[in-house]
Amino acid sequence: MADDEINLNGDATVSGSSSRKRTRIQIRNEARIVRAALDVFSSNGYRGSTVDQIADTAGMSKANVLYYFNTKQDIYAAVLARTLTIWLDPLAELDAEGDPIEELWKYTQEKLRLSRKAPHASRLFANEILQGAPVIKPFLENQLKSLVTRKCQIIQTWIDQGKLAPVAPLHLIFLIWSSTQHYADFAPQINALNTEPEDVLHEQAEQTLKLMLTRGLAP
Amino acid sequence: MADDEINLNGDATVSGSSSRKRTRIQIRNEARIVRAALDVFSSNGYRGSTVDQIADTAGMSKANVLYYFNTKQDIYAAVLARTLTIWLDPLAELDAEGDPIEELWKYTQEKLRLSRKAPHASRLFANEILQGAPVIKPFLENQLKSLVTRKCQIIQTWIDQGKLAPVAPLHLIFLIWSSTQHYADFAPQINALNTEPEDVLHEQAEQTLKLMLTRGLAP
DNA sequence: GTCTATACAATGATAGAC
DNA sequence: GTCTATCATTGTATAGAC
Repeated sequence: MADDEINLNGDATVSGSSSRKRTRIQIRNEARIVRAALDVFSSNGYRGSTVDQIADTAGMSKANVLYYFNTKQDIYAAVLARTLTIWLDPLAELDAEGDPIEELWKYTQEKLRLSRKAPHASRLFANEILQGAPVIKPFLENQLKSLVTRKCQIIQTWIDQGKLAPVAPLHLIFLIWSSTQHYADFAPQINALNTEPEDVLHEQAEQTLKLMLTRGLAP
Repeated sequence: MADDEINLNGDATVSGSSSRKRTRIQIRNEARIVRAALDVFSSNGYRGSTVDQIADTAGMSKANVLYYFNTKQDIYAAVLARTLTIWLDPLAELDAEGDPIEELWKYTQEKLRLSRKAPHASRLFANEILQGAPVIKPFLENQLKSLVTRKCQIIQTWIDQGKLAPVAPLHLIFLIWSSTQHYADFAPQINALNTEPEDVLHEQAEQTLKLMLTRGLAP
């Protein structure tokens, strides 16, 4: 397990304790498999994906893929673990010392940027959670819950200081998550309804979210 | 095909033209299968679901299920078609003559209510769209697009009349869809993070959305 | 480390008795 | 209309040659 990988069990294990030294070729091929698996799992979900598809996408044989990861489950867990980092990082940046509305808008903007830059990651989680979050439930209940609780306290403090409209902090976070991830998760629907060019679409999205957020949150 | 069912091809076909007369028992069993299929497909997606699971849930044998619907695809299409109606109706209610913010809030409230009352339907679509909307793409590009375009014009008129903040109408609709459906689609995540009782949770959701919408949209 | 071949289970769909 | 039995296919995983 790589050092920057998230522990899906929620336990406090020593990072890298069980992994032997890996050769360059191993590192390269595992990375290729994980990249391919992100592609496949994010569009088809866990059960809808086959090891064959992943192997094809990675340009390897099925048997070879299963040499690096013993089971399909293992591949899936690896992809989730490595992608969770991207998803978690921006919220951690929310700074209690900064200007409240500015901080929240910066966070929203970053999530919007991620939805555009890493839509696969977004869809991977959407799929996982839609199926009941069987693999990442421990992560949600431990690491994510702990982080979100801390950030909710910051937001609540801002509200108590009269710097922010009296929203429910947790639901404000849900609103930011949903409205930004929507652009990745529901892309086919958005493309069916939108007539503007790509860049205009995203400009309008950003402008509308900014307007709604800044006005809605003003004390 | 039932009369209140949505045509997934987007063509203008004569309703019921190809269906023979159905006996009571047929109607009852088809309904049972569709209800069971909604359960199964919405939690596992199309490929993740098996005809066996559907048969079990419906309390029938697999062979008997496949007597009523020849293929798994047919079951899926039937469930989607019957559920789309629920999803479409509320937007159609948006009234150009009413008070803009009140109308938009009523619509949001109705969507929130649906997310709570019919979370399966929400997840069924989320799954379908995540996989690229293979079945309902024609519907999105025709019926839905036509409806959304009309409603966007109403919203734009409101803005032009100075009754509403200058948002991009399409993106306002996306915001309403995403923030309300989130409570159905991401339920496992919400349950992992929320500590309040069910009814408090939904009260807070409604209160926060109302505050953000009404303040955000005020001209 | 990588490939071919294959075992074994799950699943969609059909045939035919009742 | 409903059931049991069965087939064909696909998909996960392993064995063993190279």
